Amino acid sequence: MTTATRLDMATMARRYQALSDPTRLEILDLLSSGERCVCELTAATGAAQSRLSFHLKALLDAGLLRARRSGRWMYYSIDVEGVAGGASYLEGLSERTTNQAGKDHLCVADGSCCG
Amino acid sequence: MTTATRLDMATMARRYQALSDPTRLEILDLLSSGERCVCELTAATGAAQSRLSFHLKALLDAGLLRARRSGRWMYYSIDVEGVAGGASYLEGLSERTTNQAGKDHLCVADGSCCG
DNA sequence: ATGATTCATCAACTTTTCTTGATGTAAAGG
DNA sequence: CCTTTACATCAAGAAAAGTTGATGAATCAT
Repeated sequence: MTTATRLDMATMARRYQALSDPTRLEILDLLSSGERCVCELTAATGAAQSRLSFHLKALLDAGLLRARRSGRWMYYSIDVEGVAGGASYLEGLSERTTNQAGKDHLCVADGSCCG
Repeated sequence: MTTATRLDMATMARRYQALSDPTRLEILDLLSSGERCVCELTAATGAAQSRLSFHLKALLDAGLLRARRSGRWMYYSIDVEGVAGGASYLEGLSERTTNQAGKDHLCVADGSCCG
């Protein structure tokens, strides 16, 4: 029942930061049906190439994507472990919250909780 | 098997944006063991009050917290549905990715995929 | 070699987000 | 009333993130 450390939190915060953009979620959605090269993603999203590169790097650095080179093409695909890790952190949070419900610490009544 | 719409993505992006800060993840962790008033969170996190208020509002606006007033205290607690929603979006992404593995669309070989 | 294609990276700028300190407000106490 | 407590909000500055257009590097075709 150890709660997450601050290190975990910094790591996870960076991961959610990478997920905090509609274009990047669209990229992930496209890649959920398989590996794609950048030119395909450019066509599918309509985003400028340098913009797309920027977002791909954000996802890659956060551990949410994998990259592979073949000839002059770069193939990006989802790093399932990274995405699943983001899911399970939130699941854990949700479950711990649910499990403690009912045995709520009552901060209050007399306000003794506060300095 | 409908993939997420762009509207969903904007909504989810905002939710992950709210999760993209270590202080806010720390707040959620504290609240996972029960409702707390702001003064408790201030004490536990060591964050300045206005800073904490800022982060609480971010989490609240994203649908990740609930707020309740009692006298002069504000009690914040986790909105389990919001957190679970964030988890299941990523789970879905992870599962769709896993399920399509093996039947990969191959973009390539002749590069015909690209303009 | 030359040129074209695919993609990364950079510089400059815009926009968003975060922090800090001050002020405002509502509730409770004396 | 007047004060204190608990919190929200605001304004100003700092920092981070995103966009755009240009340039660079690697690969491939001719």
